[in-house]
Amino acid sequence: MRDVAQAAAVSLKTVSRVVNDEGGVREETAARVHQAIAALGFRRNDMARVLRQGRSSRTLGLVIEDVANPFYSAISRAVEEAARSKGYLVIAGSSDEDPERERDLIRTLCERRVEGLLIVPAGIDHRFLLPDLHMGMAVVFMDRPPGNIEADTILIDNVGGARQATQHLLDQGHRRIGMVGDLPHIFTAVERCEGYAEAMKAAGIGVDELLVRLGAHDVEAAEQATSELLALPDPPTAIFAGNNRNTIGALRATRAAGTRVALVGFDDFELADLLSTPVSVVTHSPADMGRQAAQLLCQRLAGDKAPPRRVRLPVELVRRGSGEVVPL
Amino acid sequence: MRDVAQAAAVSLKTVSRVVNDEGGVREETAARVHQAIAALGFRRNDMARVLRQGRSSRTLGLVIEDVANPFYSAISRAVEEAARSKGYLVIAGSSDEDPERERDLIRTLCERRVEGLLIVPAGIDHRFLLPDLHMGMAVVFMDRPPGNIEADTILIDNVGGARQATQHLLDQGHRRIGMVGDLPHIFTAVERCEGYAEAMKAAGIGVDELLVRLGAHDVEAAEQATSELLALPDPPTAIFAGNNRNTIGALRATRAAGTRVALVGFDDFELADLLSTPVSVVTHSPADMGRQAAQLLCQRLAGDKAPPRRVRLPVELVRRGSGEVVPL
DNA sequence: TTGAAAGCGCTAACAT
DNA sequence: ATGTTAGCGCTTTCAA
Repeated sequence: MRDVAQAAAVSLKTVSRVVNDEGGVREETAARVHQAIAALGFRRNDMARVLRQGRSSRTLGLVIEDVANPFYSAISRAVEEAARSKGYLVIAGSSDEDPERERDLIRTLCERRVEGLLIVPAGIDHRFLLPDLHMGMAVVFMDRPPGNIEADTILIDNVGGARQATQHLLDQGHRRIGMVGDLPHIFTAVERCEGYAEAMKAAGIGVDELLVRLGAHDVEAAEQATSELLALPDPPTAIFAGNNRNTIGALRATRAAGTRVALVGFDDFELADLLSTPVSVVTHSPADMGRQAAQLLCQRLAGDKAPPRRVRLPVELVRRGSGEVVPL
Repeated sequence: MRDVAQAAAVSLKTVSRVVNDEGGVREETAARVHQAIAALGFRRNDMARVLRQGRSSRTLGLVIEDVANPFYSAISRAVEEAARSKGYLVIAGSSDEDPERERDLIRTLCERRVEGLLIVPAGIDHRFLLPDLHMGMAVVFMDRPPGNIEADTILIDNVGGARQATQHLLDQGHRRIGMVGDLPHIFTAVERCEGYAEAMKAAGIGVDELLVRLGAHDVEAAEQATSELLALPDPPTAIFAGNNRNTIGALRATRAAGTRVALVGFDDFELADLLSTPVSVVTHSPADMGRQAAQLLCQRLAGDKAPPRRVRLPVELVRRGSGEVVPL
């Protein structure tokens, strides 16, 4: 910028005025400045700008588990969109379900002075965020609540969805219903397991621990877990799968086993309706979650000081066929 | 930081030393400083740090079309991973195939002083990047080459893959082979169309323009285009779909029409092997593309001044069933 | 309409 | 082992 000023034979401040369209500059002068800018290939340094202005970086930080999972990429997209409409950029990072990596990422993002954070938490204790919160950092949690702190959180109705899915299978006459779920320290896995258990108990059946397989975090693990369920002496006639990875693993296992098993999954996924037996699922909108979280964050950044909100987004059971298979 | 210095009764520089683990500080003093840091909830300001050090921001910019598309989310993930291993963060944005938005994004990223850019270009003229390139900005293009400038580019073998797919359909005895492709100004759509045309001509059949439908950018458009092909008086007996969106659209249309049509798609996709007729595809690795692009970018940032490289990644035809359907 | 000077939060270079 | 000074590139404030 100094170089531009020199080249245009004006002061620093005049260049600044031109660059930022502040007005109060003669057209003739402005033209000279623009020429110098073009000649030197000048680009305003936003870092310096932000530093001086004291306002933060017009950047949001996004911490998710893994962008390559369609659930999170849908959230990402919605967050980016909402952020862009308010003039924010998004720095995103994947925690891979590792609390240490999550903390690292968050620290780095705070040091970069993002104005706000959108987090799908992996860890169970977020007190390390307290100082940042007090310093005015805005944080909204998505999909899972934070640990040991109060903060805005957007969740979905996990218990209700799981209960509905299980009840639906019960309604078809199934009594032995297995469940394949994610790692047992993950909030959604626990809640969905609760919903499943509630429905089973309400039906007077109760939970047979042999039929519940938590700990399947990827498709392969879910396939393995499902295969084991199907290989039991008295195998389940129906399976409730706790998320999109679990459902696809269960699908692969039932296909491989060649057995006739009913299946309802949590989370919708592309092509669910095109499979040879279309898959019944509990749907919800990850895009809505991302959008609402981003909007809430922006409200906070705009000065909303109301107490932390906890939102539960609705889910819906979609019958496509796989959940309507009746027991033999 | 000044506050911390005051609270710990030391100088600014001593705090800086402690914060950055520079050593040369008595343990006792360091302890006092750490205490003050904790008490005040101090976080080093990376903006100021970067500004002072002159080195850029340890941040890379990523411009893709849409994170919600699995092809791009796979790239994103690989880029993030590679970047992280080298100590970089990634700011990502979706251009939505809009050149103006692409340019906006790139300008903003440059103003933020990202050290390098990874771009899946939407526009056809990238001369606007020349000043930044001269100022030392490193840029690697992915999936499509830049327009009117020389820069590192990682591509895949579009022509070869399309030729192989088409040849495979010809080998099954098909003569009327339709093609559904993306917008005709997109590089990969053009190259894949070329590969298709080459194979058709080499077989002595040539291209029947009625059977070629470009312009399908999303699943709905591809479904519509395929439906129209199937409704022709003399419909194709086989279809080559130009990308993952096109393939899924084609799949939906053939399913809806209930006709028996062979199908080979470009890009692999999850569940392709689980459909009632498993889908034959031309596979390649978007993750490899992202990884290699990020690695090349890091090499450039480390000072590699060799002339711009153009890499072509291999593709492979995977036979799963849908491509092996023979004409009636 | 234009410019000069001070300072955002930090670190490099040089004291002490 | 610790402190002082200057300055990164910009904007704010005040003056001309």
